[in-house]
Order: sequence, then C-alpha cells, then structure tokens
Amino acid sequence: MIKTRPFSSMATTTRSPSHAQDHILAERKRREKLSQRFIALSSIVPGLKKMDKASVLGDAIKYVKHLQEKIKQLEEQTKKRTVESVVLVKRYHLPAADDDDDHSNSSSNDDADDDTRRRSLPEIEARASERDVMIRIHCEKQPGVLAKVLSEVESLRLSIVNSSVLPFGNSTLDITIVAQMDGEFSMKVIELVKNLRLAFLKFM
Amino acid sequence: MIKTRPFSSMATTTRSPSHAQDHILAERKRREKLSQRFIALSSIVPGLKKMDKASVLGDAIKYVKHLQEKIKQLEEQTKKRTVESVVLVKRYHLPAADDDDDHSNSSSNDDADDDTRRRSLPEIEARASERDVMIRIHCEKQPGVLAKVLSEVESLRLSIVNSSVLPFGNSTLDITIVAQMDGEFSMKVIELVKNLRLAFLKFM
DNA sequence: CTTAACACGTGACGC
DNA sequence: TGCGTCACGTGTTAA
Repeated sequence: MIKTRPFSSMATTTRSPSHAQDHILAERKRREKLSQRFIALSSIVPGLKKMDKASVLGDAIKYVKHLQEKIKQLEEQTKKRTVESVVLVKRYHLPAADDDDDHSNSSSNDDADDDTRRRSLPEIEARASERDVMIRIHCEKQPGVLAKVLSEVESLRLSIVNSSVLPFGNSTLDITIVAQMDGEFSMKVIELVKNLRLAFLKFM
Repeated sequence: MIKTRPFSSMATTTRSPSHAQDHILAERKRREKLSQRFIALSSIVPGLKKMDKASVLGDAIKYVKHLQEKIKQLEEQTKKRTVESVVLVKRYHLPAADDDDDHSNSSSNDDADDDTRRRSLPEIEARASERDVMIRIHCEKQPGVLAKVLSEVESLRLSIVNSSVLPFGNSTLDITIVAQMDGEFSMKVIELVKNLRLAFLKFM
C-alpha cells in the first residue's frame, strides 16, 4: 500500500530520457483540454455558485436531470391539456366591419392588436334560432369526448340533427353540433352552455 | 522544475509526518468524489461512445446545449399552439359560468337581448395553429356560396382539408373549413379574415 | 492553523 | 513500440 521510493528499482517501465518530456507535455495538454471543457461546461450551466470541479459536475448533473424532466413535462403538456381553469373564454373583439345594418364602412378594422392571444380550453359556444341549436366546442383531443358530448346534449332534451368533429392542429378538436329542441321545451343558451361546461368538468 | 527528493530539503513548506497522510487521504477522497460525479454524469448523457473524461465532458456540453435548444423549441411550440384567433363581427359575450376565474358581474347578463339580438351577417372567424387554419363562416343561405368560399380559400394558397356546411335555421348557413398553409407561405389570421370578408363583399 | 481545491510530474495500463 | 488515458502523491495557494 505504502509507496516506496523506487529510485532505480524499476521493475516495470523505464522512461526514455528524450520521451520523458513528451510525456509530461502530453499530460499538460490533456489537463489543459479538461480544464477548457470544465470551463465550457460551467459556462452553460446557469446559476452556479461554487466553481470547483466537483460542484460544476454536480450542478451539471442536476441541471441535466432538470432539463430532461422539463422536456418530459413539456412534451406531455403538448399532448394533454392544461385545464384546471375551464372557462368560457370571452372572445376577442375585433372592431366589426359592418356592425350595424349600415355596411359601408369597410376599412375601419385595421387595428389587429392582439392576434396571439392565449386561449384556455375547452371553449364552448352555443346559439339558437327558433328550435335549432348550434353548439361549437373547441377542446383538447381526447378519446370518447365526442360521444360524451353528444350524450350530454341528448340528455338535455335536444335531438341531434348533425354533428361533425374536425381535428385541428394535433391536439385539439373542433366539434360542431346542430340539434333541435323538442316540444315546448326551450332552454336559454346560457343555461345550455353552463350545462355543457359542467359536463366537461366531469369529463376531464 | 525537476523534482528533487526533499527528505529534508524544505525550501518552502514542511509537512508534518502525521498530517502528510491526511493530505493524501483527503486528495484520494476528492478524486473519488470527482470520479463518482464523472460516472454519474456519463450515466445520464445518452449515446456516449467514448468514456474518457474529456469525451464525457464534451458530450455532456453538447447534450446540455441540445436540451436547452429543445426546450426552447418546445416552449415556443406551446406558445404557438395557443391558437391565434380573429373574429370579425361582434360576438355576444357569454358570461363565464358562475366561476372563480371570471369574476365579472356574475349573472347580470341574463337579459333577454342575447337570443333575440339581431346578428349581422356574414360572420367570419379564423384561427390558426401551426399550419392548420380553421375558418368558420356564418352567413345567409345562398346558392353557390360554399363553392365561392372554397375557391376563395384555395386562391389564398390554402389547401382544403375538410369542409362542412350546416343549414341552421331556415335562412343561414354555418360553414366550417379546415385548411393548411403550404410551404413557407404563412398568412396572418387577420389578413385571411380580411380577404375572406372582401370576397364576401363582392359575392353578395 | 486547518481545510479544501488545484496543477503538476510520474508510473502504470491498454491499444 | 509508441500514444493516450488514468490515478496517485505532492507542493502550493487561498479562504
């Protein structure tokens, strides 16, 4: 265990006198390269307090794990929903082109201040005309959501006339349903939307 | 430069014989820690071919940069995934159903003017996610309007993926179109809506 | 004075 | 044989 002094007790390897300097030079170069890498690594790892090698390595390890976890979350997030706040989003108002019956003002709506607005899903919209009801739902793509929505609609004493579901992007669906209220039963649109929204809260 | 054997030739610092072993022991511990960190780092960096320290550091650096870039892309993607949307005409605001997030005046909007409100047509709405574009048009029922709309959409360098037209009530249509922008061409949603609206002004 | 970290030269091992 | 890499012991320096 204890190192003895092999002054000339070279049982193993002898060093050529000329190449001896090559060795220490090569070793210097190696250390230099390692040092550079350490510096480079520490420069891309944010928030390092200690700059010694062990800490750099340790923090780099933590950082890599953190990044990997974050990527996992982000990739899942793009697949899934970010719900929690299921809202009936208010729609952004664009200055109407022909708002009133007078449809002569044509170029009054050049001010598109906010195109990239954040939208929370699902977005539920309904409108009624006589007995016809149109329901439009923009929601996260989930298996069985159409059936659930349709059954929910039918449970509200609405007979479905037509329905379509369009995939939009790779994570959302746009469902359009036209239904009819039967008999004397009529429902205020706001109530319909509230019920649908409540159903969505149960779904997801 | 050349290492001499300072058995007692202490030009600089003398080492207490007892603490001399402490020194080499501490150094061993330090090296051990570094080795562990290296192993740990190499274990979380995928696809390492060379296992020497310089390569581990170098690949770890590349990997961290790669992860950072990927996160940037994913975060931008999630931002882009929030659909940008433009509605042309004024739309009726549905009060958020009794909930926390929208704490506006809760049920003050129940007045009767919502359902029986006169709506100005056509109503054009578009939203985009990545290359997908969704167009919804609520307009008066007119023969040939679907064909005109579709040809107009195609003339805007959009390839139609799906389209549906639903009769709603007895005098209006609800047209939903999903299209894709081809190639590098991209169009701001507001421009798309403006063009469609302009086309409608010519149609009707 | 202790503690910790570093760079250095050096022997050893593998290709 | 050389070339590259490693771990070791050691001297040195800064907190």
